[in-house]
Amino acid sequence: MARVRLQDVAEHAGVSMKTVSNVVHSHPNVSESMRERVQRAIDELGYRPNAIGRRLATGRTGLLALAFADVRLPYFSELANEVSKAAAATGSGYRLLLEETEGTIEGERAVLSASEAGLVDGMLLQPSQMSSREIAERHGDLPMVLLGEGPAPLTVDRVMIDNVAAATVATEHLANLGRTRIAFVGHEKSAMSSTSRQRIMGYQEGLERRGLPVEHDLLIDTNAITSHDAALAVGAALDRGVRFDGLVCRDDLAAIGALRALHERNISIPDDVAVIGWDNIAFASTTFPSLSSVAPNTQALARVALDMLAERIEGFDGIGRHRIVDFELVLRESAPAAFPTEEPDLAAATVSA
Amino acid sequence: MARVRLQDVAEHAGVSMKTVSNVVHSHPNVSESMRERVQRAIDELGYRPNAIGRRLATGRTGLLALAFADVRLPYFSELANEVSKAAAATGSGYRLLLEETEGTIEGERAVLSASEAGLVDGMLLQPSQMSSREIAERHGDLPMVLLGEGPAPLTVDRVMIDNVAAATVATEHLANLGRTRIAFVGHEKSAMSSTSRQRIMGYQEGLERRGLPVEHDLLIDTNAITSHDAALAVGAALDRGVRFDGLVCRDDLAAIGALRALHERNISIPDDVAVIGWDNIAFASTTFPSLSSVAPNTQALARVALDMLAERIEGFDGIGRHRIVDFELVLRESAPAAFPTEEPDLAAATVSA
DNA sequence: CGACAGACTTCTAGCGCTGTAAATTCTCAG
DNA sequence: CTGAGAATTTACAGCGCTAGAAGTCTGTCG
Repeated sequence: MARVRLQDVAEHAGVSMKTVSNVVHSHPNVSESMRERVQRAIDELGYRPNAIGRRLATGRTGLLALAFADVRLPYFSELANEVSKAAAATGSGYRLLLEETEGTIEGERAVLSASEAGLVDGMLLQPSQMSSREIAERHGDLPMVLLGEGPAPLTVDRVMIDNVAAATVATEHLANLGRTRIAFVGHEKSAMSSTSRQRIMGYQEGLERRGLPVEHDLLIDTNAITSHDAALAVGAALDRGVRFDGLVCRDDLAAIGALRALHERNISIPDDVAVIGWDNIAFASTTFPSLSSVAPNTQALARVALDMLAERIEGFDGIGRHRIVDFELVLRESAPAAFPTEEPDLAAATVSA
Repeated sequence: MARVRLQDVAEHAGVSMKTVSNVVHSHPNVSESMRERVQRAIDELGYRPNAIGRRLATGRTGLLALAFADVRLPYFSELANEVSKAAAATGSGYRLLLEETEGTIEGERAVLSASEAGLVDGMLLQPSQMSSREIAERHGDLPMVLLGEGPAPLTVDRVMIDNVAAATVATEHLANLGRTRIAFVGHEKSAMSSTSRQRIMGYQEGLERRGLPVEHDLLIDTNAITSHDAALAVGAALDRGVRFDGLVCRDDLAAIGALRALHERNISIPDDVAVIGWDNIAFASTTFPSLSSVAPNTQALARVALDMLAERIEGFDGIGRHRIVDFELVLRESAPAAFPTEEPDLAAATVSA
């Protein structure tokens, strides 16, 4: 069964290709009778337009690349889902090509140069290793929007949440719960990402505002961004005598690992140690105890990013715009509300765009 | 900065387009001096071949679609990662277009017809709602391989693990641990998937082999495939007096939800209730207690599926081949080894292809 | 009755690249 | 120095589709 082409339909209907094309695109200036006749031919032959041919003629593929470190990280898979929903909602007909960089600089380079091949109309990239300069140089004229708090040249658009503010809010919430020795867990042992850096800055800011101790011992790093490594790291810290009563985690993975390490040692959560995660992944509500977590507004993030990307694709060529979307501290069992009345405000803490 | 085209390079080097094309593709029959001259022109102009033009000329896009219900389900995101690694390993240069069907029939139809647009060379689909007949009718001549134990027409290739056997192994393992009231949790309340159906069949088979009670009360269904819904369902079952000492879960999500429900009620795991999940997702090792789980060999699954798909793309046109890949029961704290000596065998229980 | 809008259709170039076939150049024996 | 055959290179026709120019056919009005 060979593919049906536009020309086949045209011949079948006894009209020109352009007329068929006009019908396919619901162009004006096509008489009703003609439209019907062509449509019948389309249906009879089961014609489906070939995307490649169209792309070559129009210069658009209808594909957007979404590139990040690893789909297996729940934050990214949830983000991918959100972006794909947002793309569908705009009705622009864009589809997503997911690319993984593995969080390495080679991976990020590969993704950038592959996308230059003209397969995609634009790209959403969450970088972590590349320098701003390299991003600026490499992306060429591919419409692009950066996601997250990684490196971002001033010439390129980006969307993120205010990580420093969010970490401060999380840390102060633990202080509100009366915690005085608050640790941070989950930053990379080597090659710390800017994500970790900003969250640690916010954590320190929170401690300082409340006059709490800032100690190197209270920074628990991990080999990799997995709950498994976090469990090992927190366990090792506890075993070597590090004591804390509050834990700000770089992400929910680290938090889940921490829960495991605490459980193993019969440390009660939140009574002995209160824990706050980050990303508010789906599992956060079913861990035991359930996880309080910083919840970036990924829906807004996806929408804003797509809007900016659409403008770039339309030809907008101004300086890079840097947008901040809001976040929320979702309170659950691992670090519950501190004061019934005051809490609602904190829970909805937002930093607006 | 307008794109550099093949023709620009040809003019710059003073040769024909075809010669440039030959150099780009490292074709034989290009003299060394010519190769150098052209390469210099390519470098000077910074030429990058345009994928779309090539696709139109060759009929291949280098893109494969991987379609399943939802990236947010860890099994699928881990599968996507595995497939993308396997694709990279073959060196075929294929990239993945991820598509979500949302587990609905409309979603599956949309994915099938969208992929007909010629954007992808082939498709890996994990169907759950469509009938075999509809799959057979709709996929047209798009090379396709089905994943998983859903519907599959005899005319189309598919890869899966033996779900019935695996569920039997899991159930019998609980019996080996001395459990006598073993429940099953996690199948959909309405529109039960063939995945759930087969796992329940295997569960029943296991019970019958050991002469254990098969009761409708011991089938705990959920509204949706999320750990949250599973926690509610298991909690509700416990609260209405259903008693069990072993739990076979449709997937790790259900298992994680079950852990939560049991914890909330101070039921000890595995002493009071032993739990076995399914899929062996990354979190299985850091839940508390860690989860025993049926681990499909997704690496083999990805490899076999890609191999078959590659053959189809090459033009193979035989009858559908149905392949079985192996699985393993990974034992952790939630349902540990029963007999130190006997267990290794069971742990590596496999049903080979 | 003829000229002329206005409405609709057809024509005709490409988009960037590749495969085939034809043309050219090169090699080397005779 | 010539011609056959091999080795390279070029010409050219699309792949399937779109968009703008150009053509055709109404119906209307002077």
